[in-house]
Amino acid sequence: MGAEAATTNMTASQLYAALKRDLIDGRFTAGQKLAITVLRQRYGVGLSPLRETLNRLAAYGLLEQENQRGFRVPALKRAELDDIADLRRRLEGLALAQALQAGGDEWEAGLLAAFHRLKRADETPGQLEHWEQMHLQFHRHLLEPCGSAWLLRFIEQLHDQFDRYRRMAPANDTIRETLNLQHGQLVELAMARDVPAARALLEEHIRLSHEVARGACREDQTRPEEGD
Amino acid sequence: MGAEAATTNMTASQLYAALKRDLIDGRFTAGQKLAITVLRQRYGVGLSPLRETLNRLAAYGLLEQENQRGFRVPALKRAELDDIADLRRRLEGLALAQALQAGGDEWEAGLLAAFHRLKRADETPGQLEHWEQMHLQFHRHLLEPCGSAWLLRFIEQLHDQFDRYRRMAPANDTIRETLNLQHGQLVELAMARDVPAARALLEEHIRLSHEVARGACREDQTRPEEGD
DNA sequence: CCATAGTAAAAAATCGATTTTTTACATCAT
DNA sequence: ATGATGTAAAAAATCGATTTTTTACTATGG
Repeated sequence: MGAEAATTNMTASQLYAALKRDLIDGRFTAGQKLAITVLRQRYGVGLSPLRETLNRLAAYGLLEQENQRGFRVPALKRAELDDIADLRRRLEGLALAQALQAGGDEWEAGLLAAFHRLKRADETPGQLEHWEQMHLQFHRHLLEPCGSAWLLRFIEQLHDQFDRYRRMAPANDTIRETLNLQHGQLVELAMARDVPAARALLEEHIRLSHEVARGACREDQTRPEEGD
Repeated sequence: MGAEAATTNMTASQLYAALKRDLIDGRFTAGQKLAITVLRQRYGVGLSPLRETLNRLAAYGLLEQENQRGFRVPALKRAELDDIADLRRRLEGLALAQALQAGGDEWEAGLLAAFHRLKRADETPGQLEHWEQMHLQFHRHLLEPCGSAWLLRFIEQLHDQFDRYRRMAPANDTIRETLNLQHGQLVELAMARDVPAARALLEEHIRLSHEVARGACREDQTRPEEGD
């Protein structure tokens, strides 16, 4: 499977970041059981830091921890994606309204910069990983000054969950183009401090992404089976 | 400090529950650094399950994990309590509106039962731990059928955070009485499916609790100091 | 006298081995 | 032939010891 199997030793926080990204990127089969021994070799770490990382990721919601039966990659469930997307839409709507009221000059400057980097990444194909990073940073920056650390925390968590589906889904170039345009429009509405319009657009943006992400869900959704 | 230091061996999930409750109950000093060796003896467990539990609790937000410097009980910050309470109010408002639309007969029956148990606990002083449990179950049951597992998850998390402050705060019998009355009124409005009124009452309920919980915050809030 | 570098003690993190639990398989009884 | 029971292999969880990192103290130089 993976080509990222480095025997290089990693620190605990690096391991957490690496495993988290591999999960969101869909480098493990959904529903798959994770064999500790395999992971140990794959990431070149010992048991303790690995198990601690798995525990953290389970608490975060990117892994499922079964009683005394180890860890498992969560299955992709259409109903759960709908839940995640709906909630994400509502929470980001709240956060955006507050961000537009609270964001200052410094924030505007940063937003323009983040958008610029994202647009550059749009135009440069083949750099998927870089685009993903710029995209995440753009959305993060947009809501940053909303004033609620906990709201931002939950939004980030939902975003990670959502991305796991989105990145599993087949590409849709038509929608993708619209989504890219919306980023620019979001910047304009944000600078104009047009709360209702910006909020409506962001919610529409998430709805469209939701449509794309749905492609990750198999139609037959009645399988409590193993994934290996 | 603790009188719950049992040398009895515990399973990992029991340890998680015990440590979580001790944190929410305020049995550790806020801001305190947790010495692994001490915890090992206090709960009668080995290193691995203990460290895994600490990692989970840190991911959940009930502990802070510093780079290579172990774990620390988060300080009680007034600004954070305000954030938690405000967000809790908004999220529970959302959830209640949906729950009133979706809840069926079975839910109504369970709500009445949960309220009954809570009222019994109100009238029986000295059983603080039991009351806390009934109180949590009542609020949990109220929002249960809202239809969003992730929303419920976040609400639970905020509730735990909030309770850590509330249980540190000095008792306020006047407000406490009002809060108890509101539980009954909530049941009535919920059964009547009066969404706006129920929602307004629940939000007021949280606002009042917030006032009480504020008593946990020291007035001088400019101390990044050690706590031991 | 204060600051800085070095050193020793303490704490945290990691490792490899042991113990416990689960799962798969085969045997026996119905 | 099917289901239940016991056994062996595999996997997960836990333990105690080792290694690494941090912190507190001391001595030395400015």
